[in-house]
Amino acid sequence: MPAPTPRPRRTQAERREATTGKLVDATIACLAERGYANTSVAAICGRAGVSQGALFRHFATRADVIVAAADEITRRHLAQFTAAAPSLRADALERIVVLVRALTRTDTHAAWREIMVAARTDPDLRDAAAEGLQSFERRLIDTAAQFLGLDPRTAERVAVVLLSVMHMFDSEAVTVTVYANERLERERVRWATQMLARELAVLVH
Amino acid sequence: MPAPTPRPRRTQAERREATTGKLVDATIACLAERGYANTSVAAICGRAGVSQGALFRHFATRADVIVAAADEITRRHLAQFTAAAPSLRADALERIVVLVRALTRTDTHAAWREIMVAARTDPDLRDAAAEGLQSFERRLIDTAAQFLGLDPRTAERVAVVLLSVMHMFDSEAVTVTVYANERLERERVRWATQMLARELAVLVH
DNA sequence: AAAGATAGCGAGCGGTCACTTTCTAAGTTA
DNA sequence: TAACTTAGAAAGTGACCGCTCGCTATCTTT
Repeated sequence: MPAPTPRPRRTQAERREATTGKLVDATIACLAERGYANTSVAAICGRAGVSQGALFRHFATRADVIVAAADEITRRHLAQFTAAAPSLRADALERIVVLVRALTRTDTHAAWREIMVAARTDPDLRDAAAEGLQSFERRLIDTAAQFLGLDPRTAERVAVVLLSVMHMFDSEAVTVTVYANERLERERVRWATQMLARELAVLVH
Repeated sequence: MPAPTPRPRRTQAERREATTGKLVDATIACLAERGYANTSVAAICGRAGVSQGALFRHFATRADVIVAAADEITRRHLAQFTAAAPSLRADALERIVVLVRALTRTDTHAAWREIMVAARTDPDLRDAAAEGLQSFERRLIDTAAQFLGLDPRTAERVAVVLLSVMHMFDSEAVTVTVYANERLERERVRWATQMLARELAVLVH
């Protein structure tokens, strides 16, 4: 008689990691497509294909799941930026600007924004979000220094500009989902590129 | 014998307007200090000092109250900007930048942001938010034209910059509540002022 | 293989959600 | 003043919320 189910035989650590991973992925997806208010424990578990009991074995509260998702998003953001870093060249600034904009329009970033906005009025989330934010800023400075060939001091000033541009696109991304204005968006890329070029010109010379 | 309660004797229209006004005010306050997810009907009514039955006499759904709040916020934003407009002068650009930043840090704007972010994943809110957004953009262009003494075409390009700066500060305002970085914020004002000056210089000549 | 620990399920908990219903108070019209 | 309409309070309604608990399944240790 054939074995009805070929048991995978995973270790407890593997099982744990698999389900927590599924839960975090589902949380990010829910935040992106349903928003913070509608990312209920039931929604997360439903999407992850896991019972609510399972969720509460690994996370003490719903907030803890969100925090875990925030950490994961930070990790992904950094990885994404690092992966794209080699294409950062001082003679292709528009590419950088468009890249930053594209980043702020991903589902992952939408989830991040949901958490950040919720963190404003939720002390528990605030601490977790602050940590991710700081590490992201630090890494961005490092990456800019490395790939644009700048000394640390100059890199920091360029990073301020990059972060500011990112802020601009972050906020733009929200309004774009509500009401798109292509001409305005195109103009904004042109403008940001120019600003970056001017800042670099001033700093490098 | 003295009258135990000096009846105000208001008309129905006055009564109606008074309570809807209280409800909208309370909604804005709740959004600002508790966030979208925690702005429940109970919270709104509690703050307004009105029963839930009263709320549902004037608004069909919770979403309708939020929409009314969004409309009111748009009105206030425009009024605030128009009031500040006389201080917009081409030789005091930093003042403009600081003004825009201050606007994005008000409670009213925080409430607006809560609605905008929620609108991303809520079709009902989206339409209402889009309307407010468009009228605000239009008015900003007009105001800029009027007070900076620009022709319509130039004014529109300056407005793009102003709106972009506003976007930057909008997003910054969120992160600031999570983790403040004064040096970075100061640098950002300096940078935005410079950008605005450059843009004006290019356009006016 | 026995005993213990960890993972996962699903029913069920009290509480809160948006919203409804019922009834009284206040203003309007005749 | 009587008949009618509108405003508001208060007590529901079922649905859903985050979370707990008792239990079985799977993995680990002995």
